Amino acid sequence: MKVSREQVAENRRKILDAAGGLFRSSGFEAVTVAEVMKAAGLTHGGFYGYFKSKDDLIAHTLAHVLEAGADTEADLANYAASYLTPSHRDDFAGGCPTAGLGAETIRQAPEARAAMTAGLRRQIERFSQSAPGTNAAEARRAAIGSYAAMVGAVILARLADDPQLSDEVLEQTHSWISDKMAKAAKRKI
Amino acid sequence: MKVSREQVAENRRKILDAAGGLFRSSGFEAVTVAEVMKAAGLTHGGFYGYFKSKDDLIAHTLAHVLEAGADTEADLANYAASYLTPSHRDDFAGGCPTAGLGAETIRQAPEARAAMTAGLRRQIERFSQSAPGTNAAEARRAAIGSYAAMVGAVILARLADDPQLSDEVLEQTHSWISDKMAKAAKRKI
DNA sequence: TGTACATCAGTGAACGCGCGTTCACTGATGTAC
DNA sequence: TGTACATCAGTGAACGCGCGTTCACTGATGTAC
Repeated sequence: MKVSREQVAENRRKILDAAGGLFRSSGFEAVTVAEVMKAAGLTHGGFYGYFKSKDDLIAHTLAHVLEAGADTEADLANYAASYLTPSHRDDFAGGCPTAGLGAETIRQAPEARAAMTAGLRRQIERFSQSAPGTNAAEARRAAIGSYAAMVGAVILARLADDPQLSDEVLEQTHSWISDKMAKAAKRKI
Repeated sequence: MKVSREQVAENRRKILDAAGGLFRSSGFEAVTVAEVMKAAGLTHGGFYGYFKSKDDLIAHTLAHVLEAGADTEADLANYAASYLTPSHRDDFAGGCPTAGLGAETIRQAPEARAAMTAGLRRQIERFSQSAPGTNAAEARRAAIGSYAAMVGAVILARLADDPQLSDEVLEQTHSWISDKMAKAAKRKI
């Protein structure tokens, strides 16, 4: 049955939200179109009224999820502190899409990679504002290095099947980054 | 037709080598059992004489590839210098299995994660030997932080569809790590 | 404002393809004598 | 050392399942008058 324009807009958002959580939890390939639609409260047949294909959904979902993360905590030190925690490590569905899906997106369609690249650029620019350093180039370097370490640490921590090693990776990466930032900040003063 | 014992051992090695390259190039799911066997010079039917299942192959391949990497360059600074290069970034088939497959392995069978965890532990211990720091705990922290940054940087660099941004991620992460290591080494003296 | 009808979002059955896995068969290996 | 036979690695056709995608149909929406 036909549905109102507002319902259509809401359904589209529901599909993207559902896909955002499911993809981060299980990866692009393991999630089926039918699962996404079911999680959005619809049946799978209607999917193609919203997206051209599953690949198209993937690209739109990444853009949707990355955009939602654009207006959260922007201070690098605070961001790192909450990023490198067991609770973020364990929050697949709601966690950082770059850590959760970045590696898999490398093999996705150009549109998906483009969405991720835009998100990466935004993060680097955001963090450059609050990163320590005596000049803009140094701050940008700290933003890039810290972000790479954060993303890598969460992936390694999720990979490790030993909880102790996993926690250690998060903690040590955090103090390693913090130590470096503190030194750079001191130098700045 | 039956084949000699030596041929069997060689075929097993060929299958693991082929799988190691293909999985790193395309990911576990995109590579088929038939493709792996063809790359090893065999037909797909014989696969189950070597491995219980595709999952079993994945776990053995990771162990195989990680073991092969265990006796390469062990000095942290040298390792980082060659790790954070465009040529390593572009070498999917022969590159670091942790950067290439780590994120995907999180969702694989426990045996696959166990192989990766063992590899991670080995890397941390290896790097701790040559990492700077006034004591063992500091060196281990530097080993963990640097490795996380390296893995994260290669993933981000592969993800970025803009070559300039991609190169920048590698270069800046390298100088950021190097700078930190140089300072820690100076402090040590 | 009310009514008639065209539009089109959503449904669920069905299609077709690809992939992991199985299996009957082949013929070289390697063992027993 | 040579021969006969049991073993078993490898082959390729076939199976079955799951998933992306299509399609004929339904019935609520929203427009034209």
